[in-house]
Amino acid sequence: MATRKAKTTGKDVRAARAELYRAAILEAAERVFAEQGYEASRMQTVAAEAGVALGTLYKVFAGKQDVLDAIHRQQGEKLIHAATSHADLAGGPLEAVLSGTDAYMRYLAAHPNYLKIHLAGGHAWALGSGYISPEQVRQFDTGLQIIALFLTRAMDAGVMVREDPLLSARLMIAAHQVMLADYVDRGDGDVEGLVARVRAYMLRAFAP
Amino acid sequence: MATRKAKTTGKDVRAARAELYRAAILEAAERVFAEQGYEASRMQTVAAEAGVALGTLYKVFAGKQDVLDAIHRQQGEKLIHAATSHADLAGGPLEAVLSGTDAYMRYLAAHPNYLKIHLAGGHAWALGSGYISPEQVRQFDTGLQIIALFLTRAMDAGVMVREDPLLSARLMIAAHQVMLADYVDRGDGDVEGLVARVRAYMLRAFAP
Amino acid sequence: MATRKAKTTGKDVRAARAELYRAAILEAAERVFAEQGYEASRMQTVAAEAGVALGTLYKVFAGKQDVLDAIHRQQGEKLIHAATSHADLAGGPLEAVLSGTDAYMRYLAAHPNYLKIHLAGGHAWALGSGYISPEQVRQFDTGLQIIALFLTRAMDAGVMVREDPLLSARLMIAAHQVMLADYVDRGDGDVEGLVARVRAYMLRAFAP
Amino acid sequence: MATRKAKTTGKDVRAARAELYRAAILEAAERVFAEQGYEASRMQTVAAEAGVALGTLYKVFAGKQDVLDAIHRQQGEKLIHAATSHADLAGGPLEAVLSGTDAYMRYLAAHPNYLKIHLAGGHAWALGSGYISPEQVRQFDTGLQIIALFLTRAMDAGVMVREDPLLSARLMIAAHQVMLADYVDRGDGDVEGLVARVRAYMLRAFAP
DNA sequence: GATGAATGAGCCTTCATTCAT
DNA sequence: GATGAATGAAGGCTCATTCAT
Repeated sequence: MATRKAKTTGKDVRAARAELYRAAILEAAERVFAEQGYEASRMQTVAAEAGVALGTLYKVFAGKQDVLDAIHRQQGEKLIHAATSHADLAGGPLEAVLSGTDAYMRYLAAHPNYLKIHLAGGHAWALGSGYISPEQVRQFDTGLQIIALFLTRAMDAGVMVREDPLLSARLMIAAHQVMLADYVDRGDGDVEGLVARVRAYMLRAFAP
Repeated sequence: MATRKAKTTGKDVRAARAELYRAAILEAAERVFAEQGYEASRMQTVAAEAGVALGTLYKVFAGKQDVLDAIHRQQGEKLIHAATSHADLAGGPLEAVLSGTDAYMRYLAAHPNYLKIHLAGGHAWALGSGYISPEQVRQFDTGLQIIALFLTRAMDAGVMVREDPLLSARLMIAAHQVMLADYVDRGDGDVEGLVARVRAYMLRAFAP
Repeated sequence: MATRKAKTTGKDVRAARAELYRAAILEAAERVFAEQGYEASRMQTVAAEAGVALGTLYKVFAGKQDVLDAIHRQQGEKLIHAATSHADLAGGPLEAVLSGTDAYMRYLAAHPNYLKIHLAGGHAWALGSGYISPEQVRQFDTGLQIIALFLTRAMDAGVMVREDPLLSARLMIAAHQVMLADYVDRGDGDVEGLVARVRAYMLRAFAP
Repeated sequence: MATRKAKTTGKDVRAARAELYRAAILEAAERVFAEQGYEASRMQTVAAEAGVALGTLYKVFAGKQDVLDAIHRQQGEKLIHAATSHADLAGGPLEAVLSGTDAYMRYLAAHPNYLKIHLAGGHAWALGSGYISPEQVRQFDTGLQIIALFLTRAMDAGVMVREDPLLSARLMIAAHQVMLADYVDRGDGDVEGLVARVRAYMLRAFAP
């Protein structure tokens, strides 16, 4: 046991601590960006909130933009993973979309800070071109393509209204965001109610 | 008499000139903010594009934020006016909503610069609290209330799905924005196609 | 008369003032860089010494490096002009070199601050490669080439020791700098003594 | 006894190790400063190149400036030693100067990194006051005084042009540096050619 | 004693705002 | 009343130095 413990070498410790900082900084940045907006946020504030010095922050991230990109990269991946891994494929293409959406909503509801950033940068998917970072564009695009793929299957199966899949994906996400914002506003934490409302809306709007 | 008349004339001229400046600056600011984003835009650029000196700009507006607020105030009012004045009340509460929306879409399609700003600041209506100016919040809120009023009538008449009118209003606007962004992306200027798609979607989503 | 005076339009005034600032900043920068060294100097200090705000400095110059480059460009040109325009060609190729050098020495003796910078960056001509700006390299190189040209003529005329003209030019400049530094150290302002010493040395070292 | 012996050994080992570090750091610093320039060099780089940790570097040296000072101190002493120990006093005062210079040139030619630093800080001897460290000034001054001593002897013996010995010393060093830089530029490693050129120049310039 | 991760003071640069002309 | 040159506060980032492990 002692031997196994000793195997945690200096390199491992270093890497582990670096990862710890990374996580702390991302968490703090998410909070600060969500509260004050990206532009208005100061790196000094992010560092202070993360409980590290400015130099430490810059040892882990290349710059301010890099921090935002990292948030989008990390959370975007988690979001996509949450949605795709929970999509109930056995229940048919429509249920796959709906259950995937359930997971997607639950993930964002559980991450209110990222939700704010997600919404703040939300015009990315709404308006093709914008003044956001390439990383954000890439992240939203990936998510859109995946949703469009699921929608295409459902449309091909005749269980959803045939439309441009990308447009439908955008319409869906827009609705989700409104629902999520409404959920935040209510402040009752009723995730199940949220999921139910979203399901009802989606069935009406996309699968009549 | 001559003196009084001259005074009045002077005042009129002054007021007229101020209004001229105001219009030129707002038009320029709308363009610049749309192209570069609010934060990235410089007051110098706005003044230059408006063809006025920086000092003149600051004589008409209190600051950068005030210019953005003025855009939202002015266009927001126009937008609301366009929608409400074109709402076909005679056709019943549902048609009132639909025709009002038609006008709303047509107005934004005709003002691409404001459309971009509208979309950029679009999270305002999606997320109650944010790091946008109070004026923007107020403006979006006013629009929302009016839409909600029309929706309430339609719901009461049984021609629309009964839901929280404010939530429905937000869902509608979100869908509109996606449709508008898609319209911009297509670049074919097919406003009638846009209006048709929006109508079809609204009927599905809100009046099944 | 009034008309002629009126011809000094706003543009002229603007340009004149900009030139005034430019000169004041360059003079101040020369002083500060000479006293503290380029790296140790702060832009804030340069601006303060020039009696202008930081923003004004940056309206005239693109950055810190640009200020140094401008000094080298401006003074380098003046230096070359002083030397070449005073070179007595009628007196033969040797006298051309000597009289050109006289003017060169007198110019630098009259500009002690630039002299310091000139000496500080003096390794540029001594050592081909360095960590100085391309502009400095270009400036020193131009000066070297011109001197080498004069030396070649004198060597071809048999009045100077035949050697690699560029090496001889470097040896000459090095001697000049030492003499100039010595002149500065003496602090007696005896330029004629300086010129005489330089002439004597040059005749010994290059035209025995 | 054993204890005392152990203590002494411990001290010796400690001192030896410290000297080992010192040498490694100076060697690395010399290389890094030569390649990137003093200001642009980072202590991290110096430590890494020396193969020691940053903390070790700071245990041996007080700071960045101290490292540069140590280089000048160490190499300056070696340089002076090389020149004085090789000065052929038996051959007369002129030959003493010339042979001392030979050794001086050969030492620098053999230490290209220090040569670069030597040239970079070369304005120290050219200009009495500067923004270099007191240690550098002191080192160059010591060298100058020694050369001046040799020159005085030669002048007194009537084999060199009578002039201010310090000025002549500076002129000599300046010529040496140019010749050394030229030698570096040629890159042919022909030290004997360098020595010959320097001798010829010195005889012309100082002992006609 | 050695390490190198952590620190934070300080610098260059931008741009909203003011005010003398 | 209009102008736009001038201002200077504020922010992102670097790197010499320290100190807990």
